[in-house]
Amino acid sequence: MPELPEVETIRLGLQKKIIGLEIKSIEIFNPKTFQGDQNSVLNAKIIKTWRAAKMLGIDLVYPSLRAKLGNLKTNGIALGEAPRNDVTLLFHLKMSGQVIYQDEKSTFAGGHPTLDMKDAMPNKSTRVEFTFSDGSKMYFNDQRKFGWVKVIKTNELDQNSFYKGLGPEPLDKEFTIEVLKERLLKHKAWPVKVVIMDQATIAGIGNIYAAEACFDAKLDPRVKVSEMNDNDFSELHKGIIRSLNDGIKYGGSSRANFVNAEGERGLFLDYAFVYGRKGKPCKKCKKPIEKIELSGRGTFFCPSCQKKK
DNA sequence: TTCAATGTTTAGAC
DNA sequence: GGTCTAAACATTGA
Repeated sequence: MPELPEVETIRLGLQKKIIGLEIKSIEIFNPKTFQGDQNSVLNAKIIKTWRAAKMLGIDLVYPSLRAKLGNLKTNGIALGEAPRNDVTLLFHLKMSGQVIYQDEKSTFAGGHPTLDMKDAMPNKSTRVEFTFSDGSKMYFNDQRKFGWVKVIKTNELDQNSFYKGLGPEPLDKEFTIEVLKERLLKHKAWPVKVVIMDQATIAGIGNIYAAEACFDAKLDPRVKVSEMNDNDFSELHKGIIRSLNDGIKYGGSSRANFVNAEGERGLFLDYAFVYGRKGKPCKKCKKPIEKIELSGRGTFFCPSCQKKK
């Protein structure tokens, strides 16, 4: 499902719509999808959205608490000492999750691509429905029920087991060639495609972008880290950033839909060089793209452009 | 009918 | 501990 670019596409779309709204009610259609106390986010106001790896976060605060903090400040008590009770909604879309926002004017949908994304909600895949203070709604859909929504205390995010183990964000400035090399060398015996998909090594890369990054770096996905030279690390670094940025630029591979803004569909898969193109001619050399299994995942590559060692 | 699907976790084997 | 494989989660559609 959604990898980094798809989740970022969702975040960018939601960001414009939901900042400042309060959550008025939550309906849970599948109990396993929603973890934590739903009551602790009711009437809370959305102040921020963020993304870490493939995880989406929505930070909320209680307006009444904010007001109290203001009073405390005027009484001369340092803001930093005031008790905080902010909450965060954490989303992980796993393989088939979608987030859909609807108000009276438009629908915005991102995540796993399905034809019914822009139809009336809730539908049979809807697991959680949020209703906001202005009457607009947000749906968490998930066909395979692998995904989840969690309520946590914002300051306890560090204790989230998935968040805790994440490697560096590949689109951060700090993600240099040296950082990439150092992270990868922790697993010298792993195939390059497998190691860059490991969330503890680098955050946010999944099966599509791993394949695209290997193509960009002209590396056979089976090449082991120990076989890579400095030029390979450099090319791979470029390839990772290029493919992720292209994904965001084209609205993600999951066909984000702004229904009332014609033509704004996620198109990344149209631009993909190898993913999902078994037997089709390589866009660079015209030789057919091959598909193999690597570490249990379907793996596409061009046997001519991508070099073995 | 069988298989594979944009993810993560866990268990077991060597 | 490192590495690899398989299975589990659950559903749908080719």
